[in-house]
Amino acid sequence: MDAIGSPRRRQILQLVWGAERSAGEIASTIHDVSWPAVSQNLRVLKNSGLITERRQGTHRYYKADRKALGPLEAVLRQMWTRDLGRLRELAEGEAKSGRRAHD
Amino acid sequence: MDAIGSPRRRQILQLVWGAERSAGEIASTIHDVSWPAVSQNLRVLKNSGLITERRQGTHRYYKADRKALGPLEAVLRQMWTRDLGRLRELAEGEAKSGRRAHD
DNA sequence: GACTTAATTTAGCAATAGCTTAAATAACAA
DNA sequence: TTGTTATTTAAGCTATTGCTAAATTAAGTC
Repeated sequence: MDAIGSPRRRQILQLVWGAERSAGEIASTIHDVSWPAVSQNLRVLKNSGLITERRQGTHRYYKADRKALGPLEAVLRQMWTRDLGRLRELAEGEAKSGRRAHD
Repeated sequence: MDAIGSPRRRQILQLVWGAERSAGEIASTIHDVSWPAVSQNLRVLKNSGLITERRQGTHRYYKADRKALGPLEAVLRQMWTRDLGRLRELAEGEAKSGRRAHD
């Protein structure tokens, strides 16, 4: 449950939601955090059973285990679209009031 | 969202789920924590909009705002029944192996 | 006013979470 | 074997969390 409590982990879950992704892909998508930080969060997610790991060569591929997520799926989807909404509002406000946030 | 991340706050949510309860009722139901601790958790829940507060005289009554909880409701219900399950297992194990936990 | 009861706020503390950098492992290629 | 790439583990640091005890507010009673 604290697995989904962290914004970072929700972000990661979103990345491995639709498709399987390697640790490296995930880490290089995120930018504001180091590789090991991503790796650690992946471990938490894996240990709590919310994502699965598949090893192939030197790569490790992760993806969300939607079955295990159960009713959490609905919560996550809601949060993600809410985040999108916030981004949109932010962008609109910015356009209207001549730049402000986001620097 | 971290509102529901804390076991203590999930416990409180459960208490104010069906009926409105005063801060005092809640605090005296909980036992393993002080009054102020309960009060602080109530504040977190209130600030994140998951419970409502109604003042009447010196009392403050709280109850879960199920509308605001949205899809979280399903998650909470699942966790609560899972907790019950754990308690049951614990009790059975205890009965079988001649006392162990719970002291 | 002084007193009681209900509840919160404040200040401070210990435990934990999430991060960083540096070191280690693991699989493969030359 | 040595080297390279992909990723994790380890050690340590800071910010936050959840708590406690003590002080404070707020509403009502005598």
